[in-house]
Amino acid sequence: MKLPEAYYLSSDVVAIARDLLGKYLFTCIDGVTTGGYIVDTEAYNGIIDKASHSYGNRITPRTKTMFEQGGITYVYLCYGIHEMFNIVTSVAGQPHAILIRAIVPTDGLDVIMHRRNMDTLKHHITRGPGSVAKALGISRKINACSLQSDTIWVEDRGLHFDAAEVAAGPRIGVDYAGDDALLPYRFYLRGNAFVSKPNK
DNA sequence: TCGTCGATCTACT
DNA sequence: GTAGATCGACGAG
Repeated sequence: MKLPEAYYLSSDVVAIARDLLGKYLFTCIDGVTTGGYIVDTEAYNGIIDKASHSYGNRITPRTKTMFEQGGITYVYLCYGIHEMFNIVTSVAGQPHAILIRAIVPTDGLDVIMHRRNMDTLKHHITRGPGSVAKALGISRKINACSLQSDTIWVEDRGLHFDAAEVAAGPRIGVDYAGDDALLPYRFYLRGNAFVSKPNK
């Protein structure tokens, strides 16, 4: 059921970002399992991508996780507040990553609502990368964690969307990246209520 | 060492 | 619609 390590080793990070739509992401934190299926992703294409932290081969204590072999997590803090969850792909030395922007929650809904301080399931509960991480209990403690572990993993449950349901567009919040901000590296389900920002 | 800015979200007006 | 939260990385000095 878990996607095998080989799935993450491809050098085509954009293709993996597209393929991850409909895959199920789970975490098991403190013995509680929560998860759902992915409906919004963004690809970050290594050292030539101005929007990526690893642009220009920049290696810091924060970004070194991205330079490891694919199939692990990359979790970092943004705006001092939000934890962002990424999946690292490709081989060691090639810092590709995929940001998970939104999921449709399916498992552990009561725990997810509690983590998000909500008493009903509103659509924005897992909309946006900061919200996804918080809903699933993801923090920097599970940075560089293997996706073959029993803490966090991705499953294929046979859910599939055809081309008409999937949209591609420019990534969100990367205006500083110049031309690279225009690349169609974001993939999402057209019109899905859990998808953030423009979702048409 | 300091100041600026970021792969953002929420609460309030 | 927009201000505020709040910390790590980076460039200037």
